[in-house]
Amino acid sequence: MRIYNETKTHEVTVDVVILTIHQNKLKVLLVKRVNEPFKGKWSIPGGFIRLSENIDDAALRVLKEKTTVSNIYLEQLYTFGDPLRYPNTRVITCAYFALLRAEDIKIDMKDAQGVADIQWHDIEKLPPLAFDHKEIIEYSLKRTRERLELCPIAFQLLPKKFTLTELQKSYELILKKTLDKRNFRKKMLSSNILVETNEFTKSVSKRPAALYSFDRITLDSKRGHFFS
Amino acid sequence: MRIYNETKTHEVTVDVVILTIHQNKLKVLLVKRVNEPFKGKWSIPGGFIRLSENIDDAALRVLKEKTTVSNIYLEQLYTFGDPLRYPNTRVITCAYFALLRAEDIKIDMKDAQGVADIQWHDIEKLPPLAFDHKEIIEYSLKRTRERLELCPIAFQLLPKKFTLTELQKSYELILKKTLDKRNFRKKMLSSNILVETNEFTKSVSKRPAALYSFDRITLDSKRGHFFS
DNA sequence: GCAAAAGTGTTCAATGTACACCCATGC
DNA sequence: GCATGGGTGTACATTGAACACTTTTGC
Repeated sequence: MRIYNETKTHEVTVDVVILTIHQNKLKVLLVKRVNEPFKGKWSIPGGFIRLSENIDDAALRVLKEKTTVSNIYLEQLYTFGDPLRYPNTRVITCAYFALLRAEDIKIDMKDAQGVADIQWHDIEKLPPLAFDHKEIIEYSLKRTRERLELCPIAFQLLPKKFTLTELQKSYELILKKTLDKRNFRKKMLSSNILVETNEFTKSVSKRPAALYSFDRITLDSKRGHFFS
Repeated sequence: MRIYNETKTHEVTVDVVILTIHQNKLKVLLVKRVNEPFKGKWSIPGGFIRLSENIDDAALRVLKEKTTVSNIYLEQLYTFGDPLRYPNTRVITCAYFALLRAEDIKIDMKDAQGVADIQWHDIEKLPPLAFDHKEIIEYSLKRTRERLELCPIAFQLLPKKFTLTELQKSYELILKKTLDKRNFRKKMLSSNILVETNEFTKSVSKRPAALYSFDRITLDSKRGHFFS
């Protein structure tokens, strides 16, 4: 690998929109800025791209600072570069988005005062955000919806074993519309990407639901179809 | 507008894949590099982003250096930033692609020796390219195909008035597959985006073909559907 | 009259959509 | 036995795909 002088300054960052489902809501991970500009405002996690680091790796590094994830859905979203997006400096940012399970966050989200500087925020109730991060989040939602129409990326948001109702709920949260239960199940079961685990939920006072998992082999073999 | 010192160096470029149909082939505009690195090799047109310029404007500027276009299909493609993509320096490039009519190129493409430093190249027969430009072109073709499945961007490649056969041919060149004539016409005519001009071609020894144009009003009103 | 491309409809398969009732469980 | 969410099938509409012959023109 070529060695750069890492002290040289440059003005390109990555920012990562990290989405999950938590408490039955679609949420985005936000951090409170500790430095100027926008000190104290919420923002999506980000950082400068190192000179010897490719952009995907920089995004992954930002993600790994906050989470325990390894094999995750992480996609380059768009590059934002309005000269006025960052005060006093020209900073171009290459935005990514990621889908993961809420449990995979490794940061302790409660500090002594009960107010953490890193928190899940309901997509529907975003606080004022630093820079153009509102626009970036909105675009990531649009892209996530487009992806979901083509491939079942929603499984990234769910535990390894899940019920069809949970899967449907995650689709509904992302697409922001209700889906027909029978049609949803028919489509999912006929796609051959679900495997029955022969396990069932043990809920109280209702019929147990069958637990499914995703068929990694079929998913991978269909990569050309689902993910290309 | 904020004023920057434009002499400050930075390392972010835009590169624009310019596609057209010319001599019944899908072609890309390439320029021969006059400076190191890759001096003498073909590359897609590009340039540094100025510090006070947003990225879309930089792409448009690159495009306008080579063409007479104004109202053109120009879309951000992807940002390429492998640390080794550019020799000796870290250069991140924000790639765009554009579709236009071959007539809209303003550069004289023949010099005294008959060998120009700017030329249309058949997509199927690309010369060796500088940097990662082969990858960038391939990705632009993939994206163009995806877009064409959703919206009729092919009209950007055609003259204002065109026959259905010409339109179909442009689809076939982009999608790299033959289409059924009747199905294609049915779909196009039922989409209400074509207007009959009541003019006809005057070909020799064959039946004249009806000329159509695109309905800008319908196109614009369907922007949410076709272009979002 | 013939070469060359323009123009035209129907059938079938697959996919998406709408819609309502019974089932299994814990209390 | 009842409240709660789990689970199931059919009918219809829309869309995409396959397929072959007649028409118009200039020469």
